[in-house]
Amino acid sequence: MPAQRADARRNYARILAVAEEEVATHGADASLEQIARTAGVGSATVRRHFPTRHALLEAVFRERIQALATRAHELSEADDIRAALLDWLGALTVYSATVQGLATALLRAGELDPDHANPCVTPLAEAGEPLLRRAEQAGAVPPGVTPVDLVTLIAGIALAAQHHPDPATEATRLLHLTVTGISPPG
Amino acid sequence: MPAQRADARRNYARILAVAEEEVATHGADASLEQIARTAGVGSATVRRHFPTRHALLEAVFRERIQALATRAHELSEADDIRAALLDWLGALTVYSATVQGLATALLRAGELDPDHANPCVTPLAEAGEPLLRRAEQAGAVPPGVTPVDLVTLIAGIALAAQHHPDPATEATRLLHLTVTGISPPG
DNA sequence: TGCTAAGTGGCGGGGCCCTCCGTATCGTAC
DNA sequence: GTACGATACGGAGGGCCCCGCCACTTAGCA
Repeated sequence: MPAQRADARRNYARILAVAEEEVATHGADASLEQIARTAGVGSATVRRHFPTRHALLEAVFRERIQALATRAHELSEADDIRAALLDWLGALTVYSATVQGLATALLRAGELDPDHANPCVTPLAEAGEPLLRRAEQAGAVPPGVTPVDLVTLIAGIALAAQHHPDPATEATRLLHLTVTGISPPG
Repeated sequence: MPAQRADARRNYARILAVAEEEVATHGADASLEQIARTAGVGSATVRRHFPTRHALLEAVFRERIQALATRAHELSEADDIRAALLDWLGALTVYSATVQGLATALLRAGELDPDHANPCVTPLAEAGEPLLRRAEQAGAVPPGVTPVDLVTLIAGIALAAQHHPDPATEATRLLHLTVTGISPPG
């Protein structure tokens, strides 16, 4: 017996497809009602499949987050570990700044369920961990930095660049600034 | 003749006072209707005095922004210009992370009136300019950094730290990271 | 004290989010 | 092929919010 009925699965897919477009257009604040309307289902059905807005966003971004995680794993074995880390951070930045709503999803942690970790950040942080650790061991990164720090920081940068006419390049500029440091000591 | 009638001025003050509390509690998304209700005026009156939400936020934060600007002017004549800059950035960070809605107000530029500069950022950027310029001349800051960059970056950091249990210290930590650099060259 | 324009606020329209509950549909067992 | 039970659906209704309109009140000048 299927865990889900066939029509439920179909609706899930329809809703997700519509949500992707809608989020791409209107960002993380896209109207759930509008998504339901376009998908031709009742708004209750949307809420049934995605109990919270964040759950929907997570599903929408899952593939892209997975892609970034894969990238991190590949890069973690590169020769030049610093270049690899910067490469990954750059990709993360461009994604966050380009894909509407991603940065918001990364930051808006489980605001009301604080015990439950943000399911968008976690895979990224875990994937980036080896990369960061190797960089740290190579002395390319100051000690005490966590993967979550990096993801959080970059999401913040992306959000800050959101309003800019060209978010991706603006975010990349700001990233470059924080990589080299605003005012490195000594 | 007064540019405004006395009662209008009174209402303005009442609304602003209520808005300060309401924004302090609920952040930048505070309900304008709720503010109107608490202030004992119609919602139309709120909109008349503050045509946009951003206008209201600007008024709410004006004094604090002014204080930060003053601080920047004082610090711009300090002996240790790097310490002075970092001092200011730290203060800016703590404010942005602590005062509910400030970071949002700093980032949400004139989203619909792109020609008009963000009236929250501008005074800060102008005030920070001499400070930053001196720091740059002293070699404490890489060239090409603008005051707006700094304010934007810090607002982003504050927003990123928003969800954290202790936003101020988390934001300060992240600031420290971007000041020293994630992975400074050389 | 009257007049005029500045100022007010209630009302209605449009949305959105969320929940409840009667109903339709799927998948199975017969 | 049919009948049944669990699963899933979606419309209706309540609550809240933003926004614009327009008849009414009131402050301040003559």
